[in-house]
Amino acid sequence: MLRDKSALIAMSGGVDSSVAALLTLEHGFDCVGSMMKLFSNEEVDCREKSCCSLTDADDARAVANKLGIPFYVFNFSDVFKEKVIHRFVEIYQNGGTPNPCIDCNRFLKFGKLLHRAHETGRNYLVTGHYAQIKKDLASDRFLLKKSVDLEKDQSYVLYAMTQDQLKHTLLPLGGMTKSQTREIAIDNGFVNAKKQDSQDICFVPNGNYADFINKYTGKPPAKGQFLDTDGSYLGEHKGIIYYTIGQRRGLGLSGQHPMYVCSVCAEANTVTVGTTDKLNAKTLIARDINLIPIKQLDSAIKVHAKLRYKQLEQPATVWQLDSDTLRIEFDAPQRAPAKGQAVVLYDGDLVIGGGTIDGTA
RNA sequence: UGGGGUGUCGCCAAGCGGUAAGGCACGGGACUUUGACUCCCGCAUGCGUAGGUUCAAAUCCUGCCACCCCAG
Repeated sequence: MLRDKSALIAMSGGVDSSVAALLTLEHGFDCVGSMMKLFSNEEVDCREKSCCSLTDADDARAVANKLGIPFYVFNFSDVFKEKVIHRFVEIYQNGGTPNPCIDCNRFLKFGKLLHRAHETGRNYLVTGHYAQIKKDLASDRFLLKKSVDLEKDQSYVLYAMTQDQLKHTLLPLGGMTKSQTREIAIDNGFVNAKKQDSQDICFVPNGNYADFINKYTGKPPAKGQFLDTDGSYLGEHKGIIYYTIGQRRGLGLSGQHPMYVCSVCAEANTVTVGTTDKLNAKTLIARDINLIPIKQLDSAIKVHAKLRYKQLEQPATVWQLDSDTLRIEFDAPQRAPAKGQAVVLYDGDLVIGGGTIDGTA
């Protein structure tokens, strides 16, 4: 049986989730702190900047102690390996560009961990994301909205949340700014009050994801051909996993103008490069979609869409093609949509939903 | 082997006697809970080589070397 005012706090060891824990406690919830163990130290060189490393666990535990709440570590490394790392590697090998943080949110935080909360009788999962969840009485659906602090808004990485997940999730920082969070952490003497924000992929040491993939697969990357947009040979590439659509640096190709990756073909093991004007696409197809305020789109709607985490939303029109496919046509061409990345749709500060980019049309 | 042309940073390329532009690539940083993009900073005491003329040469002169083209 789930108790109404009980929560499991997802703590990363960072400032945000620590303050989220404090605020939840102050709201009268019965709280338990937790951390997901996502990989072993032998597998990954944990480093300070990532979330969920060893020192982060110490920080999270220290904060939990300070708050006087229990703190548990759950070993989810098997699921993480299957749902995040394996997918990550596979998508790169297929010429796509994965977003492991979104997968981790979907399958681990709001999947495994939320389930664990329920298993232990707790009604809510609390995270330190900057976004807001609201119940819409008219439609009886839960809505996901941007955070008040638009600079820090993280709704992009939460677009895949289901109604059930939204119903059982609390985001105490959604109405706050990052600086307010920091202040609270400092005022409360949290050890991580001044810790820098996490960045890069947590399971990839030094930010070198390609090395990680090579080590994971145990195979050296297959070199192949760089082609220009006319199909002529320009040079040898290091292996398709090293490239993503729109990439400029690291190609080693010199020309009159900067060269960017225009497409990656896994079958032919080729990477096509061209000038920046070759990267624009107006229409794209998204699969594995999720819609939040509505069950399905019966007709085309106008939205504002983002192709990447830090991007101003762009006006677009969306059609639903089938139960799992959206067609998104932007008013103006967009630069470098990459297969595997997430496209997220907004109406003002409301998240309509999103999907995984499958290609351009 | 004759005749012509060219040799400036990894690539392209300014310079035309007054003390080495720029772009690309590369390196570093900022930004960032993915990958990218973007922005900022750095990047030839030396201009194929050896001499010479000049107060002063990548720039003029001479030899040599390399590469390219045309003839054989």
